[in-house]
Amino acid sequence: MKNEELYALLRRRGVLWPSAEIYGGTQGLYDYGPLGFALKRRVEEAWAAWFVGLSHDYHLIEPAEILPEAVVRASGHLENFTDPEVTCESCHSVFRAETVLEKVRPEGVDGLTPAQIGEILSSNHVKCPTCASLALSVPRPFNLMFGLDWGVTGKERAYLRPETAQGSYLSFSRMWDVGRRALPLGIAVIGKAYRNEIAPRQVLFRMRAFTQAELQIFFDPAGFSVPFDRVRDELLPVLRVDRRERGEEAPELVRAGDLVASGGLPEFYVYHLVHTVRFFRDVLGYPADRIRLFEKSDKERAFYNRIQFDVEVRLESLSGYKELGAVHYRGDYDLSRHSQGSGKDLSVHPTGREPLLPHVLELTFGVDRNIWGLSDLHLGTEGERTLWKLPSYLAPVAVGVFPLIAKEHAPYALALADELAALGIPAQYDAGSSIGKRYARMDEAGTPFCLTVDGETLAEGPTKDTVTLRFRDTRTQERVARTDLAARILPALRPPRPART
RNA sequence: GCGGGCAUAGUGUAGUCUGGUAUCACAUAGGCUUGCCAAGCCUAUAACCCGGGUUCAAAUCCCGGUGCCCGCACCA
Repeated sequence: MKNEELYALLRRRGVLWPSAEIYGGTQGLYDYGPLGFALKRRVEEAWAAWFVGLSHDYHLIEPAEILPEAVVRASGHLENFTDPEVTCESCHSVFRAETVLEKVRPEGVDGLTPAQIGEILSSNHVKCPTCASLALSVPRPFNLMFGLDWGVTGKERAYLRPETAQGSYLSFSRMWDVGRRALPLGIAVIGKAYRNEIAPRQVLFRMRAFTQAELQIFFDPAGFSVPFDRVRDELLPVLRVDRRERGEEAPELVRAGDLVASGGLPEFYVYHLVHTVRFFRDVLGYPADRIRLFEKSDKERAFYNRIQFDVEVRLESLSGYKELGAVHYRGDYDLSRHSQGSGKDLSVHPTGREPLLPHVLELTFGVDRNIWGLSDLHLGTEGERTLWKLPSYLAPVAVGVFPLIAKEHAPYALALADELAALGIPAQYDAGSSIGKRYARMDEAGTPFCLTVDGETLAEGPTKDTVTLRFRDTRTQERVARTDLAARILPALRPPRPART
């Protein structure tokens, strides 16, 4: 489906819509409706079951969304998220100063004041790349973070966090103390991050407020032991820098073991690449041939990363590969910066070891982007039908409960729906219009199971207290006793967990 | 931010050039009928993105804004 078509369908079903819509909408902000909210919850639960489930020493926490200025100064976001921007007074195009000055000053503009950059612009007669006029302005700083007036005086500054990861780094020392004081230690956060994007686009892909799920694994740089033999033969769809430079866009399947043996990547890194690919493929159900691990070059990597592969998925609605997650080896950048910034020694002292500053492996996942991915890849038409083939444990509604004839079977069906809901099964009762339309509505919402109460359910005889159980993908039915329903349905609602070491 | 395109019920649309009661389908709600896969009939609800201007009269023409799409730029 095309972007607009898919978005229209999601709006119509109440999955999501523009924020402040009655005022004309707000660029880059979206609200989730009942289906979208439920789906998002389940995706977050599936993410946590999988990634936090990698170890007993990985834990979810909820740090604050607001960061004091000292934190973002230490993290590098104040400096590196701020790009001096120049505006062309003639055509009003906006450029990063660094881009415009690429030829006359290849070493970059770090450390220069706006006035100094302006001086370089005019003394070198730098022209506007768009209209070739000489009317480039003195640069002004543009920061992607939302700044806040903090406190009564309003003179102190604070920022909405541009990534959830910072809270994990700030909490590391406390987590070490309250935990088992062992490495690796994992800190996971699911929450909002905020960026003042210049041009929000493509609905859930570039938002100003979005949900990230991130796992920071703190480990001993001298050794992060993983059961690599278990994943050695797994094939990974990688697109490495050398092949990209030759113009290749398709990934090649490479054995995990070869990425280590001849690919120059550490075992612990490849091991987590495998688990990340398995999550996208086996848990979210994305087709394997649409997934690509895209290696970022020295220049493209974020300033803190040593190794970075983006997990990209090819989406029809956005006509190409889109980044839905990433695996970052951040080294000791974060803890060392926060050690310096705070004046606190963040190194740890494991039993029988010299003190050390842990390194960080970051597994990051864009929740909203994957809501879009799950819509793009699983929502579509089959003949006359529109159905959303979500994995059953992600479906917003697990089971639809209908009376075949509303007048006769409604009380029984209602009671059944309540009974299932009480067992923790998201059930929705529907007695409207015809039975066929109810099935169709549920197909479109991704509901994997439907139960229908009919005459046989109520009649004395062998079928008493049985209902039909209908499956979304095949439309086949079978008769199941009421008492067996929970046992049939509940296992399908549990998200997969990784095999632990 | 730049260039181009677009904006009409919940969704998709006709009407806009050439100003005059806003079309149709699906969806939604209710009724009759039917009773296991979007059936039929009847009824109801429901829209011209916002603001200004021109005009006796604006969905239609003009100006400004907002939002969306495509491309460029940007993208920790």
